[in-house]
Parts: sequence; structure tokens; C-alpha cells
Amino acid sequence: MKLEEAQDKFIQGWGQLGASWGINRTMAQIQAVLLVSPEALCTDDIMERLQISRGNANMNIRELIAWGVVYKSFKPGDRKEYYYAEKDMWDLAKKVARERKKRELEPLNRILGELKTVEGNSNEVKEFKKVVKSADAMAKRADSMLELVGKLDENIFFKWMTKGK
Amino acid sequence: MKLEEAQDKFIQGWGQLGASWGINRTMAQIQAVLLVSPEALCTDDIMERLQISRGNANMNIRELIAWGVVYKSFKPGDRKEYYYAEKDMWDLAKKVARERKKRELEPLNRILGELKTVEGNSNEVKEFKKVVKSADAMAKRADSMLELVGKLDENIFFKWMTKGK
DNA sequence: TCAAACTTTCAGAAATAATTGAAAATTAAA
DNA sequence: TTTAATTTTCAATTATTTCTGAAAGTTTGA
Repeated sequence: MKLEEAQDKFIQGWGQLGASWGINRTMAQIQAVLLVSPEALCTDDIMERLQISRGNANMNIRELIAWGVVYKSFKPGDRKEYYYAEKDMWDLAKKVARERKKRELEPLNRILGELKTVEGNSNEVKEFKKVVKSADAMAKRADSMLELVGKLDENIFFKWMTKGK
Repeated sequence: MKLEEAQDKFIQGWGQLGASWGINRTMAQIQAVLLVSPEALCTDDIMERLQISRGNANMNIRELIAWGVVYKSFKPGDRKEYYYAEKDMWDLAKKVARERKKRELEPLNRILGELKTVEGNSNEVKEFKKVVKSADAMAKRADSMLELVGKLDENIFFKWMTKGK
């Protein structure tokens, strides 16, 4: 397989994965372009490669920077900003885990906390409390799991995961 | 807080969580309705509660059944189908993990496998191979992690997760 | 201070995804 | 059978998300 073709497949596949996990497809594709590029790229390079507009490119690059998975760099004597991707995939996983925890799990935890104050004693109320309680337990568990991903050393985690039968 | 209000908040929050993880919001809301209901509900109950059409209700109920998180039941002397949710949250997590692994991680793994055959020896090719390799390692790691979630006992997993500092 | 180079913003357009509702298909009781 | 109850399908519509492009904003060097 030719490099260009392989890169395109990687960019498509990565975009698809992002999309099915609730991340803007273009955002994931920009990240993929930066991942496969040995040098930092400027906005025009990315626009060219993915055939997207300046506005679109700019917004998604900002978002990637906000997630902490893409960085800016500058070239001497050049006013343009250049961008490069975090290529350590473990670091990537940690950052995504942290971000999603903050954006999605924490809001749910807050809501579930409030719901414990529901009044009454009927069968439905009991059932409801039970569900809230176990959803709460599950959310907290997922939370600590993501927390752990962010703290553990890659190798320890990997060993633990693969030892299981 | 009144039961009805609390249920609504739960349904909204659960729908929101689903949406941000790439699951149809209505699908997640239907599951939430079934989670908080002590009895199995029919399509009309769900349509009524969420104010949605029959077609929409039907499609999303099918999808929930396909995910293995909602079941059918029948009442004697009644031709309607009734539906109830898997309420064991740990079981839920396992099923979601299994399903997403199958639907999203496996396709990526297949693509990454193909990409190893890329030809050439340039700097770009080397860089590309490196990225593919580490993406592949990451995907396989995520894969075994989801695999483990499906196999481990809830308590062991929980203990392990919470002991880490 | 000016102006060129570059980045950001955002209203409207385009693309994508979800939803409706009515017709077709299925099921089972009479 | 027939027919009434129920489920399923899907073309058309509606809602949501993403993208564009041009204008406004910012930065930097002369």
C-alpha cells in the first residue's frame, strides 16, 4: 500500500472512531493528520489536506488544543502558528479520560446527588431510589476508573489488564 | 423533590449522558423510563411518557433490545408486548462495553492491521508506521480493558479500582 | 502610526441525524 | 378464513450539527 493511501485510511478510520464516540469527525481527522505528519503543520496545510474551510479548521484546532492533545509551535521568521499532535498514545488516553470525566460524568453525578432527596414511600419511590443509588455507584466507579487511567503508569496498567484470564 | 420531577430529571440526565457518548438521546431516555418503572411498559406507555411517535419508540426499543439492555415480556390475555430494563448496572456496563468493542474498536483494529503493509523507507513512512503501531497498541489495550470489564467480578474490579492512590 | 499577515468569529448554508405518521406486514383470536 | 390488534417499515419532514466564507479582530514589523 502507498503511503498517501495508507494515511488517508488512517485519517478516515480515526475520524470514524471519534464520531462514534461523540467527537466531531473533522476534529478527529485533524488530529489524525497531525499524528501522521513528521513536522508541525499550519492552518493552510490542514485546510488543503482535508479540503475544509478556514473557519472550520480554526475552530477544531482550538478545540484540540483545549483538550490538550495538540500544541502550538512557531518557526523563526514566520508569523504563522504551526500545530503538532501529542503522539504518546498513552498520554492521549489519559487526557481524553480526564476531559470526558469532567464534561460528562461530573454533571451526571451532580444530578444523581440531588435526586436522593426525593420524597415519599410508595413502591415507585423505592424503586426509583434503588435505581438512582445504583446508577450513582456505577457513575462513581466509572469515575474512579477514568481517574486511575490518568494516574497509573502505562506498564503497570497494561500488565494488570493482560494478566486476567 | 416530588417523584415525577425527580424521574424527569433522571430521564433528562441519562439522555444527556447517552447523547454525549454517541448514543441516540431518545434511546437513552427510553431506557431511563424503563429503569425507573417498577413494571414492564408497553409502547404506548413510553410514547405517552416521552411524547414521541410510535415509529420512533419502536425503532429505539428494538435497538435497546439489540444491545441486550432491555427485554420483552408478555402479560396473560394481552397481545401487547411489554418491555423492562436490565436494572443491574454492572451488567449494563458489561453489555455496553461489549457492544462498543464490537462496533467501534474492532473495525479500527482491522484497519490498523492493514496499514502495517505500507511500502517505503522515507522519514514520513517511518513516522507513519510508528503512529500506526502505537495506535494499534492503544486500541488493543482499550480492547482488553473492555474485555476485562466483561469478565471480572464487580467487587474485585471495584476494590482494585479504589485501592489505587 | 500604518498596513500586511494572520487568526477568530459568526450568520447563514449545507449536510447529517432523528422523528413522524401512515401504510404494509404480522399475529392471533374468533 | 376473516378481522381486529399490534408491530414494523420507510419516504417525507423536521431538528440538530457542522461547515463555509467573508468580515472583524489581532499582532507584528517597518
